[in-house]
Amino acid sequence: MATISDVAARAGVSTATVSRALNGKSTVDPTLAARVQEAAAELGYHPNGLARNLRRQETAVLALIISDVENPFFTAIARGVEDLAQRSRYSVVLCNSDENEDKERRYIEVALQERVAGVVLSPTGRSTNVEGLHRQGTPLVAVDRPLPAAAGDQVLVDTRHAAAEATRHLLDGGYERVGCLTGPAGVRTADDRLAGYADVVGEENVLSRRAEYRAEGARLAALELLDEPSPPDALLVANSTMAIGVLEALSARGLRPGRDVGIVSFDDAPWTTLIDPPLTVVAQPAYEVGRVAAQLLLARISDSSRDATTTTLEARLIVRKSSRR
Amino acid sequence: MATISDVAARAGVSTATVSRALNGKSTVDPTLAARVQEAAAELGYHPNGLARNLRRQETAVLALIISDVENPFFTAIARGVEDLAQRSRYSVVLCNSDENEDKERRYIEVALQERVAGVVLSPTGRSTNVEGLHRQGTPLVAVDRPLPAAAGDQVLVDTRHAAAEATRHLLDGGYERVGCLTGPAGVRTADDRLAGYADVVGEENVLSRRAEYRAEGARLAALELLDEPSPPDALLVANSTMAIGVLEALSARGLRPGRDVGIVSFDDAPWTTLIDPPLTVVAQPAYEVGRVAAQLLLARISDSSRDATTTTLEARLIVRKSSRR
DNA sequence: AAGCGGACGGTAAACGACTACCAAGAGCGC
DNA sequence: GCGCTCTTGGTAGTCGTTTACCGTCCGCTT
Repeated sequence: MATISDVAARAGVSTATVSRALNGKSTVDPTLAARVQEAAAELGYHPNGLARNLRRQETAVLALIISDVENPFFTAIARGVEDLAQRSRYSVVLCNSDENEDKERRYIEVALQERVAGVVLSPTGRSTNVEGLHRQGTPLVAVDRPLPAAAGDQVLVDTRHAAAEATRHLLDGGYERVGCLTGPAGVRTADDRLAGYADVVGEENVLSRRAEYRAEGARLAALELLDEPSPPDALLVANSTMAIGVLEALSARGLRPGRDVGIVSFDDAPWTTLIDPPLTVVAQPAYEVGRVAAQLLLARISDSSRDATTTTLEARLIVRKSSRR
Repeated sequence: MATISDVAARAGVSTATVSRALNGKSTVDPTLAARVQEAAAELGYHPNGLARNLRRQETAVLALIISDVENPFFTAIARGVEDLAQRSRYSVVLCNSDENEDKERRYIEVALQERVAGVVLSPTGRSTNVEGLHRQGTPLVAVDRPLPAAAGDQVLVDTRHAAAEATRHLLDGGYERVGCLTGPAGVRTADDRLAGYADVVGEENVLSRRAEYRAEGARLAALELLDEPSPPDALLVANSTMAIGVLEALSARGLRPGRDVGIVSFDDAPWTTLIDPPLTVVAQPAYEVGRVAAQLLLARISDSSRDATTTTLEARLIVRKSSRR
């Protein structure tokens, strides 16, 4: 593995000159610089990023820690972050915490140790500890879910409001007993969606179940609700992965979305228009969330004294047929 | 940002002792070790991974470079790689090359510079250059698509065979003019699926279109095929993202999957059972691909002299209703 | 011709951790 | 009391870069 000294030896110059030539710094005689370039190419020299970063005390890598790689919402965020970061020549590494606090902690630890330039994080919930990042002064932006103590910027979606709007839409459509299927307690988005729903139906009429943000848990929870003595005739579902489980449950009970049970789900997954009837959804601006988060992060990297901000983006109700009889 | 010397000063020992105490190496007096631990905790000390890796000449990070984060096939691979890597205490960073050779090259460069312990790569195609990795001796495993010159292990899916089987299935089901929608030329999986299809219908009967592995391109390509003078009455579609576009196209032309146009698609996405009729698919063992790739990579990291192997996994045809009249 | 300034490139000191080597002290047998 | 071994912990060198600092050389001005 060629080092800078190998290149220096081959080009007959000092390591300092090689470094300067390769980084286009300072003034190096053009012919010399060419000789260095050539020597580097011949040896297949790649500067050791570890050593470089150690010396420079900075890296051009951003870490993006998301809670589920298989959820389209988060992958859309990832694209947003990446598209923007690329423009400023930052690389993005994606870490999948899998809604698991241990993994999340481990990845934060890795980010810390590898001294990444900044972190975009969708906190898994309850006990996310960003103390370490804060201490090291690593810029941090939280997405989707707020951080307990505002340790940095946040980019959120006004999901409570959207949940309320969706619930009202179902009620307006003539459904009378609207239920809600949401994520685990302590996960802010799950709580908010439930709260928005409760805002509209009223505390005394709440009919809800919680499950992991996964299809299988949602299927079981939906079956429970449907088998109640007085089952709901409409459901608000907290994300598209859960919606899959819910639709399976409906099908198992021979119920048709829309006509028998009104359905509105969060997240406009690509398949929602393919099913019959097409799914009414609350579309979250995921890509935009990612873009804004990256923007804020880059801004904070170049000026760490900025005040922490919270950006709240609006979600949009897209009415299709699963919410009409 | 606390360094090892800060900890040493605080604990009243040398940096050597701190290092030993914190890494559980050698023999350090228990009381001393405790004092060191305490000092480290008080200062919120995190070892500088850059310096550590530089010295140790190794990192515990694997890079996984995939061609599309939004494709469930690749995210399933990611989970497979991650689950296995975690067990050996490796972290996985995901890089999204986005089917873009520039981005791919850039991420390989980053992997090289950051001296990751190994790379799992799904090559975007034609001109993927792994020369650098090879030169540095960075272990590499290719997944999904083979690498021109076998520069490392490979984990592939027998996709040509599966395409043939799917085509035969359509023919057996009474469809007479089967078409094929596949990915870009030069992308091995795209070519293989087309070849498997051609194996069965015969070169003279090939009716195919190519598009990016995306919904929109597939939609347009499908419309083209459907608007031909003698259109196909069945389609083999090369992945689930494209299937979305194809289904949209059918719907636009008022055609019903199965009855009017038989459909078999690659990849068993979670939504394929929700649509009406449920989609017949070729299920690829994506998670398994990831697991095996990680296994091979770890094996090669600990013993670089192993011979390069190629593992080919079988895909499985899951017959549902979109391939029956 | 002496003096001066600028351009260029080398020397060596960081960056922060790990570790080979060595020194000091304790415990022990003779 | 001497020398041996064994434990313990410090000193200093190393990983591969970048960069502050300095010396040299060249050409120009006066």
